[in-house]
Amino acid sequence: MASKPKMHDNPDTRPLDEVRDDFIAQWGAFGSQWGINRTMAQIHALLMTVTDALSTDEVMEKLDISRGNAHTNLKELVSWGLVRIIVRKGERKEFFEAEKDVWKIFTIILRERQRREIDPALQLLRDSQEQTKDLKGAEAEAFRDQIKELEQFVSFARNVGGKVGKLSYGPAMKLASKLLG
Amino acid sequence: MASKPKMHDNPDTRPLDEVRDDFIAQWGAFGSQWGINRTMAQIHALLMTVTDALSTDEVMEKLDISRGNAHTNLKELVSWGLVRIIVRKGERKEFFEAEKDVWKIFTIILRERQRREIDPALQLLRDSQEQTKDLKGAEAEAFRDQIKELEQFVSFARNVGGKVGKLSYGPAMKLASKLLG
DNA sequence: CTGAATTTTCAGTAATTACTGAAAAAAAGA
DNA sequence: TCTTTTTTTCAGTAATTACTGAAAATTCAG
Repeated sequence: MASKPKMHDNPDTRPLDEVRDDFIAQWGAFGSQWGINRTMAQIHALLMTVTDALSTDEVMEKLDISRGNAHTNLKELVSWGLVRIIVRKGERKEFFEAEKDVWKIFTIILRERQRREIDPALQLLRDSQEQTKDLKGAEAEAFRDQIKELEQFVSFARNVGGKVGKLSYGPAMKLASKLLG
Repeated sequence: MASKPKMHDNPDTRPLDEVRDDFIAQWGAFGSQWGINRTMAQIHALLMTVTDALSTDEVMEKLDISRGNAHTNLKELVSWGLVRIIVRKGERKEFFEAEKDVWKIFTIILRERQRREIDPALQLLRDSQEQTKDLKGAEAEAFRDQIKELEQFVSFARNVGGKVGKLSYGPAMKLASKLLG
């Protein structure tokens, strides 16, 4: 009984599954800070760092979550376009595979957040301007001006994001290097 | 009894406070989608669209929230740098005023999210690489490669964001117009 | 068709996050 | 100092969001 049992010897490296589990757990925590469901972020982290496509049952088992939870979040990832459904010949059940190309992941998230969140926000800003356009007085004018500034900025940023989201990796890097250079 | 009582006549415009209240409510909803506390986003929306600085009691009253809630979220906004404390001579209590310049708001949020969220995520990616650096086998290599790709991209994006966050409005627009042109 | 495999839904519950209100602490004038 | 005003904290509770597990629906081979 000289020492506690060890699963590995090198002091700097740990077994892959341990590191992956930690990575998944923490990535999930970051996800929730960004308004993304924790489990969805965890499933994404799992599928991104695994070589082959996984079935719902495998995801349930690896993350120790229920079928309903696994199912809902897998389908949500598919609806974002971050995960594909794989059908294997001779197999009846579906397998799930994450998009692994980092630039593609980025542009997908950019486009989806624009569509789901920025566009409705822009609509709100435009409606708020419209509904106050005839109001007089300093308070009303200050309100309208501030909303207008917000709308102009968000709209502009949306355009920039739209262009960036359409670039492929090479041209995007070329552009960015101008900025950084 | 020919018609319901009306608070205003123009069919296209509504009283300022009504529009502002709707704006605040919906801006709060957008906030929570982005991982920002609803009340914090609402207070920010209120202070951004008002001409003068407000006291805690005024914020409580306008948003119909408790003192504790108002206090906590006002201080959180101050810690982000999005709201300043104003001391009026002869007045004992504090007043709160939002930064109104949209470009400044943007760069503050950019910097703070980088510091609070991106930097820790980068640390996780680096640690995960470090902890698997000596592992052999296809699974381990795939994991390490994917994490490395993620780390490189996030790190690069962090640099781009860092540069952008340091620009002032004019140069930033000049740069962006190149992109859009 | 029948029945087994698989996916989907969702009512009930658990976990998390946010808020209240009152009490304690701090600040500042008298 | 004491008193009043204002800020801060936080235990308890409310509201929200996420998850489970089982039942229903769907799919598909035979």
